[in-house]
Amino acid sequence: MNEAGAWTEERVELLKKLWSDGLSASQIAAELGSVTRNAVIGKVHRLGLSGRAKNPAAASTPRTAATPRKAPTRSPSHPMNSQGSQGGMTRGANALAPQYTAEVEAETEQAPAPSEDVVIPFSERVTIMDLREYMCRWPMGDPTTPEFRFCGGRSQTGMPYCSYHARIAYQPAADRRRDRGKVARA
DNA sequence: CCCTGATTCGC
DNA sequence: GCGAATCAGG
Repeated sequence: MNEAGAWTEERVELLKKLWSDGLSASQIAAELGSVTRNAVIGKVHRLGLSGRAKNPAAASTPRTAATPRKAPTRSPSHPMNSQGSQGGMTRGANALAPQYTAEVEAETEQAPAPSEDVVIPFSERVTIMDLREYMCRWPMGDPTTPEFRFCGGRSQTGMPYCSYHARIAYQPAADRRRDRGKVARA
């Protein structure tokens, strides 16, 4: 019945629901399945949404007016070879544990032992020397021991911690599951 | 390094 | 109308 790739009423409603629910475009796209995050965003804008939790009166990002958007004439012959270093799409939080429930929310505050090594399948533990700006700085073990390490996961910009630890550090009571096993599209 | 939404433009 | 490509910010 429903053709993938076509915005049916159900799709649009789900889109609106998820969008208003606070889910990001990529998450919604992953949930919808056959669409990319760009498609979701595009549809959202087209529907007249966007802004989601933003005030219509408050132009947070005055991209318009202040930015003529630039007219690069867009060269259609750009193969986009800027991602050769990636070697693969590591999309999604590799450090994210698929399920972490109740325990974290019941924690309320950081225990004397910030975290257990067992809670995360981490192998990326790094010392302060290996710590990079984009790496999660979550204390692991006792700082008194020479084996003190940091999480080292990829942190959101501005966030000293990775997505996982960020949610632990804060307690937004938002249990949003991350990306599904989205199929790799051509 | 990553991901986020916003916008533009070809189809 | 749709979505990839691109930009800009975090």
